[in-house]
Amino acid sequence: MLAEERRFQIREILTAQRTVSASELCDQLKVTAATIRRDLAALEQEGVLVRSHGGAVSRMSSTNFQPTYDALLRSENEEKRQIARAAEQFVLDGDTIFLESSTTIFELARRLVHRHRLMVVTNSPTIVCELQRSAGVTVMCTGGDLMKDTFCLSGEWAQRALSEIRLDKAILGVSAIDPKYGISTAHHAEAQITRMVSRAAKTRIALADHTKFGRQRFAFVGPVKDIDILITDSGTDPDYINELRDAGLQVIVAGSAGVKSNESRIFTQQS
Amino acid sequence: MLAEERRFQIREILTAQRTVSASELCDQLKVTAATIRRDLAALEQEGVLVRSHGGAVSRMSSTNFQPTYDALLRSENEEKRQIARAAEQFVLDGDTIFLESSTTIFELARRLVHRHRLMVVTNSPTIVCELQRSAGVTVMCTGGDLMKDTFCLSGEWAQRALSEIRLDKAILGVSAIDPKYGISTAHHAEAQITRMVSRAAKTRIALADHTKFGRQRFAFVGPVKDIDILITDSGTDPDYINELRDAGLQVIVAGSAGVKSNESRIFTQQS
DNA sequence: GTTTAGGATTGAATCTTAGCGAATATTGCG
DNA sequence: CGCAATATTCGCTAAGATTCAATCCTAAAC
Repeated sequence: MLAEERRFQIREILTAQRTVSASELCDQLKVTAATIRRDLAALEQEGVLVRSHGGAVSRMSSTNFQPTYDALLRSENEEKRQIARAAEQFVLDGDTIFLESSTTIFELARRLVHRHRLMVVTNSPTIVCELQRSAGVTVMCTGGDLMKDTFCLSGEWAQRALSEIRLDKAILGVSAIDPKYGISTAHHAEAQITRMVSRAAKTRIALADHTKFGRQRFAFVGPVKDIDILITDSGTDPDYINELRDAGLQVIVAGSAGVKSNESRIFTQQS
Repeated sequence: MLAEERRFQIREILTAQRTVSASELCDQLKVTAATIRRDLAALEQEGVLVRSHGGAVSRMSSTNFQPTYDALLRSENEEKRQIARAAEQFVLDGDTIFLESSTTIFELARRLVHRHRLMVVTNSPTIVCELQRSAGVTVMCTGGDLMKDTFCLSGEWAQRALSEIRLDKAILGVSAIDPKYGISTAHHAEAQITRMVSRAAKTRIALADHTKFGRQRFAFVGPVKDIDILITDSGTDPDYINELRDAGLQVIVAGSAGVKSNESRIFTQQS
């Protein structure tokens, strides 16, 4: 049997039963453990499976782990969690909000699961799945073309949907922010969506950890002044923060206890 | 059992009941307390849970959780898998297909992950997430309002999207089929979507396990003649099958080996 | 058409490591 | 103080990594 054929079979088996033991595969494919291990290593390289002592687990099935295993792993990040926590206080019951596709915002979405009377519009399938289990949150999805690298929906259908709604708050995930150049992102399609969301919202809240500052990326989205509130972590250079405050933005530094809870409480009362 | 598998089970239990005692886990997973503790330590490291004396508490939110999608997937697995396998053979490279939201079709979607040159349109966020990782499958999502009980998108946005596309094949998940009454489903909104998908497709393929036969539900979708190919499992009453064949449908019984592979091969060559 | 060198793939042999359980010391909690 | 859960250590087993020789396929040279 050809190696490719064998690996295909392993995939098949994994799709059907989610996990296999190495010995089981030896048995079934009539090759030695060494070969199986080589195959598993190759398939792990391709991202098809995750190896574990004695066998492997499929990565391609979400029945495998919780809905978003990868997202869980990525959310290890303490900064993201703090930013999400700070952002949560801006979301009030009864609001209609938009959640962009980003890992930090996904973290926020998880925190919103037990809210009541909340309307969430999003272009992130991952967020839709996460909020699927929430009884109190009404969810709408923009639809559109799935971008494989950023896991967001964009294009014709997404634009059409966004052109006909109004939002209380737009939560934006910023991937590059430079006080002078403005906000930018990797793709035109994404930039387009962000602009439309911003236009539809009364208040624009951007989430950006310290790694996003001073960067410029391919597609220009808009000047920093388009943002009303920016939430970041304490690792951000104070110069950036001051510059943004001078530009009129309300900047929240998540994690630096006093300021955060204080400012956000004021805001909560205003609304 | 693989270590990863065991840890997955712990996650499952935690999602279901929010807390577990270590001894409970020992009991259920048939391993010693030492192993359980190691697992809990690992999962705590990953941020999945918080340990406390005698057990652990989930970090995932607690209140108002709907049953997880996984739980649904677990029911009647084998039949669904066989149906999905039979259906897979009708999906050819280069096709543009629609996948409705249903657990059986989700099973099919999982099998399509490795395909190349396939265009999938769907109203199921779960399927979008599943195909997110697939390099060879282009995915589009209709968007719309998320229905919490059926995990599908429907409504204005979904309809608009569907009104302007053409499909090679529509894969439909049927929740009630009666040879005389026709196809029906639980909600008007879903029925509407199914009708629009049918209209847009050149070929309509319906997936229905034996439990769906002879049932009638709230919203009428259309007569059985609207379907071109019906795939079911071997548990279905032959009377139903004959009646449908008389009505002009091509009926595939998944699992009954000969018929299945034979018929589908013929079909594959035709296309 | 045959031959032979090169590369790839597999299997066998060896050594290394990871995971589990058992025993013992330690820590919390009542 | 006593009980039960936890941490720690150690040894055993089985799985994994590594290396090397054998085989097979390919392709170029004769």
